Amino acid sequence: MEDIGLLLDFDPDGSTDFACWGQMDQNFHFQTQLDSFLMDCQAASGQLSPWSSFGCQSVFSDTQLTFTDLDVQSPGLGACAEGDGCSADEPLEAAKRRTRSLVVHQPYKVQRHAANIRERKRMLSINSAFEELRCHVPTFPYEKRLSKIDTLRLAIAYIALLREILMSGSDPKSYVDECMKSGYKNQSNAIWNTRDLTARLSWIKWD
DNA sequence: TAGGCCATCTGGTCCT
DNA sequence: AGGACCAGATGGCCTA
Repeated sequence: MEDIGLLLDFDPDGSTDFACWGQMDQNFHFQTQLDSFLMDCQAASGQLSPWSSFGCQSVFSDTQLTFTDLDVQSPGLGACAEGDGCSADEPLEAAKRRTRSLVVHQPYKVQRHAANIRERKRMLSINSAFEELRCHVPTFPYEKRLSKIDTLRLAIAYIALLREILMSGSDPKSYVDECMKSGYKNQSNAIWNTRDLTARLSWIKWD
């Protein structure tokens, strides 16, 4: 291996981006080695997300990308997939054409990997928003973690109930108590109905 | 073991 | 052009 560059970007939210560049030695199993490197870093610092070296992207121009060997050796990058025509006795010219083809397609792969990283970050931000929302919907103390869809549905029902309380102008606790006694007051199509909510709200300490 | 939930990858579309 | 957003596909994990 020679002239390999690796750039790590440790974000405050615990996620990590990284970029790599340079000439790969034929015997350099980049995917495996970078994976183990990241695992070591994670074990050492606890900072890295468990993302694999799929996040590898070049910071140099396309012409400097020489990931051909990496593609062949790294299952994760899938350049030599089944039925792709790879064979040990492949004619030299065919192999050269294949190599050229791989190099031509590298910019797409690099962009695709960068897009994957952005997508993972986007999903992480969505998930953190879900976590925040979970903290604001009433749940039983013993209730297991709400799924995303249940969190959304419960939040919708919760907002509807809060609106009802506001519209009624009555004391929130007595309104909830009344809901508990009288049963289903708001029979909407919502999965989470008033009884679900009021039962949960009964756990809340009203000041 | 089937079903639910989730993370991830991917390609398409929209937006800046 | 590049990034954000979205939805479909896929595979892993967990639970009843």
